[in-house]
Amino acid sequence: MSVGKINQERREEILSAALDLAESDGLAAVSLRAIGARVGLTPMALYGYFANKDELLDWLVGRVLREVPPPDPEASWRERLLACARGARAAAHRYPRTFPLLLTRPVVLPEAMRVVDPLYEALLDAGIPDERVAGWERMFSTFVLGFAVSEVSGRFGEGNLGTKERRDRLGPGELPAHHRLGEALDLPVDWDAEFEEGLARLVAMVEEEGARAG
Amino acid sequence: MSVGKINQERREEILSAALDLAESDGLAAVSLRAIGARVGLTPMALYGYFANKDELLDWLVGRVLREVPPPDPEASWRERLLACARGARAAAHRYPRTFPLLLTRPVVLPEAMRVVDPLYEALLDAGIPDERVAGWERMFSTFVLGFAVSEVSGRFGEGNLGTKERRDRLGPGELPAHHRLGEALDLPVDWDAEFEEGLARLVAMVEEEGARAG
DNA sequence: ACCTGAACACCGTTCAAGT
DNA sequence: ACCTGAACACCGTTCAAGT
Repeated sequence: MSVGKINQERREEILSAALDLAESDGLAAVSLRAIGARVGLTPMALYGYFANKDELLDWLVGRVLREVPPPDPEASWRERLLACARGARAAAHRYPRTFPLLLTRPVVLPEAMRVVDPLYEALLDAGIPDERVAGWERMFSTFVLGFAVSEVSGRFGEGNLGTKERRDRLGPGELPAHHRLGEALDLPVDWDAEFEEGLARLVAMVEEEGARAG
Repeated sequence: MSVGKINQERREEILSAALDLAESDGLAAVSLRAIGARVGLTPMALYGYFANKDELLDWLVGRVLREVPPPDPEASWRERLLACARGARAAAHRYPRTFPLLLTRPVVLPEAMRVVDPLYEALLDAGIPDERVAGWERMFSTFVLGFAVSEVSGRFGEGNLGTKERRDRLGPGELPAHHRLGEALDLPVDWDAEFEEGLARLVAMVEEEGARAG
């Protein structure tokens, strides 16, 4: 309680320690005891800064979101949209083990709104009607977060085990398309290009709807 | 070890208990002790069926994926694509608390390949060239999973706390677009329509590339 | 305002043992 | 092949107490 008087610097220090810990040892290693040890406090002292571990993780999401820089307001809506998307993906690359928290945890933080606001602004400037802006933002951020999380958490399955061996354990009768495609599935993936391609398609759709409406 | 001889029925029973538990009490409540209690086993007995808790969760993902029905092979590629997407979202609605596991955990399971194979098939039938199929599948499943997870885990923030109150804690100076949009942000969301719209756009893009290439 | 120490009810996992 | 019981090194959280 009495939120206003709490030592903000110490809170930042705690969150940085949690972030370091998550990145070096994984999210599972983020315990109040381990964080406390890093900043020289007992685990119970942390309850002076956060109501509980869940709230600490919400603050951690905010900590990551703060590193997504706002776009240059002088730039075109198109450039601003691209900058937001690339900034978010860059944060995912910087904090690959922490970033998946963004998709799992509901975002009710001021930091989230500060990241979303320039998106709204850009969509409005593109000519999207008021009542369609929120929906476009959801589509946009779902793509960016979904892609970034999938990429950094290895959901697409590069390297866990050769795709080939896994494929061969189920015969062509069970996975006809996999076998028809053969080596085409083992081509190296250019994540940057794939992200940019999806992004360009989204921006083109925004432009089209904006032009049609405006 | 000696994987072949293990009692498969019992394993299914264990996974169903884990799924029930996750849905009734949340993912955090899924412990080996709690699962064991539900099926009348000590937690240690579970190690006869799964190498560890992590592997159990992988099997749980497989359990959920098995409920995404394969599309009717007689249908058009377009209808098959739609059916896969809707089937996956339906599973998310059926298991809202378990489903987020799909995005976090790398999918290296035979069940995942069985779900993906019809997608490859449909993309090939749409005329997508071999080397582009995997990329399109990633785009498609990122949209479907990203949307479904965001929707069921409440990432879009309906109900956690009125959007209005949160907005007003930061002034119009900090969130200009939020304030410009005003009540347009508080409109009720039609998730079905929004999902279908995004889906239709994706399918249209597939069709266009397929026609251009074929 | 900030921090500690002891305690409680949990975890996953290992090991030795039983049938 | 399948299961148990005791033990180990952890958790988050509450409470009473200290400065």
